[in-house]
Amino acid sequence: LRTNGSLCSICADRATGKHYGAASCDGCKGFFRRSVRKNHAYTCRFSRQCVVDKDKRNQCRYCRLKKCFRAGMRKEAVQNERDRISCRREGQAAGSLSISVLLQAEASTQQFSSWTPAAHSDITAKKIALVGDVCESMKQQLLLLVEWAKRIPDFCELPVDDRVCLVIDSAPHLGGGSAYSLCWNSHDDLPVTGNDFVIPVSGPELEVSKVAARILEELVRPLRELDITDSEFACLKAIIFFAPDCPGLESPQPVRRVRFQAQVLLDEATCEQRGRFGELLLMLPPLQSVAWQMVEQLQLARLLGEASVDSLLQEMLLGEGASAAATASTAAATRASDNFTSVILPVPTGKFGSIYHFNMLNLRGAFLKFSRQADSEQYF
Amino acid sequence: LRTNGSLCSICADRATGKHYGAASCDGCKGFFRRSVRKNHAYTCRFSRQCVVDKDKRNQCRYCRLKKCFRAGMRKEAVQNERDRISCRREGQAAGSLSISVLLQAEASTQQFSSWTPAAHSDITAKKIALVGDVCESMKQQLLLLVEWAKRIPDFCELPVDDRVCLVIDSAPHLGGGSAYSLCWNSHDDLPVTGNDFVIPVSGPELEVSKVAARILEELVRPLRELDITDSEFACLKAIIFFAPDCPGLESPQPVRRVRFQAQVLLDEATCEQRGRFGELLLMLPPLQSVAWQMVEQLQLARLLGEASVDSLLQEMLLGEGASAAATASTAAATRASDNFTSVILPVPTGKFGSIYHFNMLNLRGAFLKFSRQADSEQYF
DNA sequence: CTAATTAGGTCAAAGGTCTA
DNA sequence: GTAGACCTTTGACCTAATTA
Repeated sequence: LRTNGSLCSICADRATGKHYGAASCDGCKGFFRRSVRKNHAYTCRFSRQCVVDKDKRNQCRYCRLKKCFRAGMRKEAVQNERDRISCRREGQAAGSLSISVLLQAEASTQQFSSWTPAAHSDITAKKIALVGDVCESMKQQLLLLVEWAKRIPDFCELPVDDRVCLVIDSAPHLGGGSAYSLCWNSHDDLPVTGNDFVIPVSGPELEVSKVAARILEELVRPLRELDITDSEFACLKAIIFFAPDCPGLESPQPVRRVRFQAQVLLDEATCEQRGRFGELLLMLPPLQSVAWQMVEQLQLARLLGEASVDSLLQEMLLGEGASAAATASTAAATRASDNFTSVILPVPTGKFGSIYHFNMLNLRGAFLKFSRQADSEQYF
Repeated sequence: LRTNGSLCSICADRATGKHYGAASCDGCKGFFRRSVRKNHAYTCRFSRQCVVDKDKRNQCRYCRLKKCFRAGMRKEAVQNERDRISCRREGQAAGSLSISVLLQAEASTQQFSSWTPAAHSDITAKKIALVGDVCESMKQQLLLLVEWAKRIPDFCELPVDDRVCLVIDSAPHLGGGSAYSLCWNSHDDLPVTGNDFVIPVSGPELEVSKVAARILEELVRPLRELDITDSEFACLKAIIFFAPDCPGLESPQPVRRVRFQAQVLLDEATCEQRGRFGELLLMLPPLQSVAWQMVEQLQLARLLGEASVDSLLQEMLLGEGASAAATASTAAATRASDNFTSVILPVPTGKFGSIYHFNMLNLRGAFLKFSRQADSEQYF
């Protein structure tokens, strides 16, 4: 009667209006208020994936509260005193970085991707990835990463050299299909690259399979168990990307500030679920580790001549000078990215030394050189 | 009080209100709920005409339940089981790990250390560390690490092989003077090893100095800026140590639980200071990175013959077989640790392969082998 | 000014706990 | 394992403050 037919977005019972930011029933409304007021820390007796519906909503308070937050309820909307029913307006956060900026950046680069979640269903149709395919995926992801970064105002305000540094440094973690995107795309039991190959745990290439096993065990599984949300993922990506310790950074301080912002946003996005924020941040060390192993394996594969690492990627990831085939293959890379609003230009040939940078990212030199070309600034 | 003089319509005891559709006492209320929930089918031993009153209500369940229904109780009014309310259970489920346990573990291993903060004042008196000195420091720290771990009950409850795994895996991060202990001991502008050497930023050994610079820039400085407390440091150490992704772990789940505990303790230790918890956890990736570089440099130094890496440490950190000098040097190591309640026994000689484990920790093999000696279990 | 919303509050009757 | 005295949580229903 009082509700125009809408359902509670938490338990699908009849909603009595919007409460604390989400259409909900009186039960969930009261539950949320009590939980926030008493600062309750529930624990799930199962695996934090309980079904929350009208019948079962009282069976797990942890999962019910989690769903309240995910449905959009904000704890700030719960007022403490009776006469504080004022200020009902929407308050905007202080910093320029916000969840919505990050979500939009994610969304608008998703459209460039040829791969869509809907096409995800048929695993058997996918080809098995060899080292070369992984490299190809990494290259594609790297182009997307630039697009993504450009949609974040704080990124655009950085010095151009630092922008380049950040993209390059985070390539193995984010742009590389290696870790981040693999987590995102993968099935429970099979890593899938951005270009729709699967990496089998027991495949023809032993070393690749080893990485696949680590991805599943150390990254995909914990993230599935946490059941990470889009917002959380977006924040995590920003935290990884804005790395103040990134080598070669001119002014790390602005980067540190942005990461701080992102980190606080993640904390808020986890909605007070006990321990969740920490568990999400603790994904970073294994992510870093797996990303490095990935790069290691590519290097190894290159040495053994098992794979034809694309020259552009080789230049970028391994810090080697472009080979004779560079011109042709980078031209292809440029073609392949015609539908991007910007491309990463072919890197000028040249040796960048063979010093083994510990972050395993000698690509910096290549990109820094690239970025100093006057006409390239428009791309960043 | 709450019952306005009405009687239980089943047994005529004092009613505590309407329950399931009938005015009833707590006894009949509970009896009805249990009966319906468990779907009990009682039988009457007499002629199904038993008297049900306050005194005799427990003499025939069949007749009591029948009277409940006749009084108007409806089984539809009995709901599904709900979540647990109890908070007493959380007291023990919260685990034995606490701030005080961690602080005590820290304190009681500090006493073994020859180095004391008070002796810290005169930097100029300290010797400049060469690679060999760094190794010596790492060895000492590793012994301390075992002592530290043994004072944490959760550690002692783990399978012996997993205990060994954890010590070895975290050696470069914690036991190794490389990162953690260096941060702790160091001045603002000069890293100091556990054995009281300084690592100069511009010293005779270029590679060592590079690491020193990273330690200062990426670890010491941020930690100074945060002005980390003892409690926070203790938690951070535990978080690093209890690494569920540690390779070779038999049962990662208990380790993950302990790390969760430690992580939540750190959150509490930061006392609600906005962003502080996150900033502290974000120290882990650079810590990991620096630790790896440290191990890398040791390996490099060994290859170049610049340093005489102690055989025990070599065995443990680089995964190489003990050299000819092993017996002598491990004997020295044992002597040096006479005042520990346990020592790490000399590792039996043997090759452990030269496969480059990505975590840069081939030591696992060495320690696992060690741990399988029956008489060695007492040391863990 | 009134209606629509959505804060806050109440308390009967669900639930669970725990000793005997 | 059950019984039942005792405590907590739920949610339907209420009032009140703000806003269109």
